[in-house]
Amino acid sequence: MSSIDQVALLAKVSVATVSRVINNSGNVSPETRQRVLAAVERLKYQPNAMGSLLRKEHTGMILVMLHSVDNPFFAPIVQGIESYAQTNGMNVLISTTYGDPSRESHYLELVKTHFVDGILLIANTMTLEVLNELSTRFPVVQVLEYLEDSEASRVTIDFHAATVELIEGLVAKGHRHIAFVHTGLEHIISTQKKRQAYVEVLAKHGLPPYEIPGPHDFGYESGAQLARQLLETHPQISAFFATSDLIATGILSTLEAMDVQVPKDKAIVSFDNTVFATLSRPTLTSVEVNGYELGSQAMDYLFRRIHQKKYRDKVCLTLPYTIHHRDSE
Amino acid sequence: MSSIDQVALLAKVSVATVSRVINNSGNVSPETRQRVLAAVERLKYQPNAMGSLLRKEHTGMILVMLHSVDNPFFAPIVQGIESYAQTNGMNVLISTTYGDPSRESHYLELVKTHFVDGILLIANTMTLEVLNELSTRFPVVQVLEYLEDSEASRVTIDFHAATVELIEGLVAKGHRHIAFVHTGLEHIISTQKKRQAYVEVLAKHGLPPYEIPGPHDFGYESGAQLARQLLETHPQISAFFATSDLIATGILSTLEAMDVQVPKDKAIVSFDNTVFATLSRPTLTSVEVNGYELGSQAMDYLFRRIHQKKYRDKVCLTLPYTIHHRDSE
DNA sequence: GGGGTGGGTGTAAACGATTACATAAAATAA
DNA sequence: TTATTTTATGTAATCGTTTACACCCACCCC
Repeated sequence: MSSIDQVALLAKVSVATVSRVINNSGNVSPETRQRVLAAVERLKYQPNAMGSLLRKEHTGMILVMLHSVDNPFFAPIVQGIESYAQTNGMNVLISTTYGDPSRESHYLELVKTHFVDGILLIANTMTLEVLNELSTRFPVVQVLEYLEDSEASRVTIDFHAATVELIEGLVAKGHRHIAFVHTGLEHIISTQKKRQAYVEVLAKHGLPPYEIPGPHDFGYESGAQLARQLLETHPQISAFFATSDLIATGILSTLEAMDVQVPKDKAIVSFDNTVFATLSRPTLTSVEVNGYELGSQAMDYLFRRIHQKKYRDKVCLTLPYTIHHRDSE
Repeated sequence: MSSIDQVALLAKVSVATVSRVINNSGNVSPETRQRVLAAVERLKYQPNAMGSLLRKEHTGMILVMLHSVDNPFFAPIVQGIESYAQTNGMNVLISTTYGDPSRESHYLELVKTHFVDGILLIANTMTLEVLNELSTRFPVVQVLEYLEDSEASRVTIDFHAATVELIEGLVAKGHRHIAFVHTGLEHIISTQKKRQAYVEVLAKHGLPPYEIPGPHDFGYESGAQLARQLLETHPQISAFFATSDLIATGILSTLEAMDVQVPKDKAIVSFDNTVFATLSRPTLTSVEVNGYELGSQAMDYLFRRIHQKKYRDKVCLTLPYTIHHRDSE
């Protein structure tokens, strides 16, 4: 690996001049510039990032913590982040946590040691203490999921309002027995908000809630299994409210296997509006969050937080959502 | 941000001693260690990564270049990579390229400047020159997709053999008019290999090929659209060979809309064996690659390439695949 | 001719760690 | 007691850059 000194030597100039050529900073005569560039080419010189970053305040890297790379739901968020980053000269790196706190805190080291300038948390699972400690000292923004009483900033949607709208819709269509089907990830705020809204709306109309604890996964299987259990014990259920459309797809498969017609016999509504909502038959009514907007807004705040020291106050942004009514209700 | 000098000052020791405590290297008396740790705690000292990495040969980071984070197909590969990395003390960072060469070369800078130690390319689109230049100078491994005549190492599967097996299966079932439906991403090696095998098998049996150029996307829509076009012009087609199961899902939706029964009237076989293959109705016959194994094997080679200078020869690994026969044929 | 101005370049001090080497003190051996 | 090893610590060089500062020289303007 050739270093800047070797280039300087070969071009018969000082390292300062080489640096000026590389970074297009300061004044360099055309002839000298040529000599330097020739030497760079000769030696295939590439500046070492650690050397230069040591002198700078920022690395220009930001880290996105993601559950995994197989969830279509997160893709638009990541795109929003990357698009903002690109136009502002930052680089986005992604790490996957699979909901494992130890993996999370492992990657947090990257911001603590200033390897990256900031972190965007998508569906993090760390404790309140860890998060608060982190967010007071480093640029951090929570995206979508968040810890309610945390000091950390966040960009999210109003899960409560969206759920109220969904359930009220079902009630208006005459449903009196509506079940709540979720992933078993009790602690995440979206599930809590959805459950709370669900319970409130039912209570308001004097209707009974139906819910059984589910396995801890993201999806299809648990939806199928929970639907089966619910219908065995409570055949009067006429509508399902699923916390994700992958779960809804699972419910659909159970209903199909039981020869139950959707939406004639049972209705289904869900969240996320991923490709599964339009791919399934019937298509699913689902709540869409504008992931792209969510991502770029989060990035916008993070960017300001990184570059303006005064910009330290907690920010809570709530973006609008859209309900797509389709054939499942 | 407190630095090591401030800790040294507060603990009344030299920076060398602080460093020894932090890294558990060399001998430090228990009392001194305590004083240093107390100072570290007081100042909330975190070593700056750039400072220490400047002295080291490696950063312990490797970069995975991915198309996007919404493809379930890549998830096992990433998991295999991460699992290997974790047990070997490395960190995995992911970047998305969306097939954009400029984004690719942008992220390549990270290995050139020694910000990361090596790169795993999943479905890269760079030119042969760029890749060769890169791979001779830096640790790079191609995963799954690759450039045929490149100097760069790769870990992949035998697309040709898998396709032969699929098509021969269809022929054995009596199909005489089999269409080839792909994404329009002509240049990628898997598409080429699949087409070549498809053409060979048909030729061997004296059967006609059916193929029309498709739109450049990954999926569902193009599958649906191409199936419609193919059947309009060639109603005799009785089986579809799709290069991905997302495409196959699109084909299915068209057949459903046309009231064509699968597999009674038409058969479908595909690649990837993602969640879409089991979610769709009917379920899809699909080729499974062992992504986890693919990822960890690739990482294993990359790791050795990084840490043993002699380990420079090109390696081409071909891992086995599995065909899951399901209800679509 | 003297005093600016500014372009082109070099010197050397950072940045924040690690570590080879030196040294002093303590423990051990003779 | 003295010689020898071991332990604990400090000094300073080093990693590869960037950049403040100093310098020289050419040019221009009175």
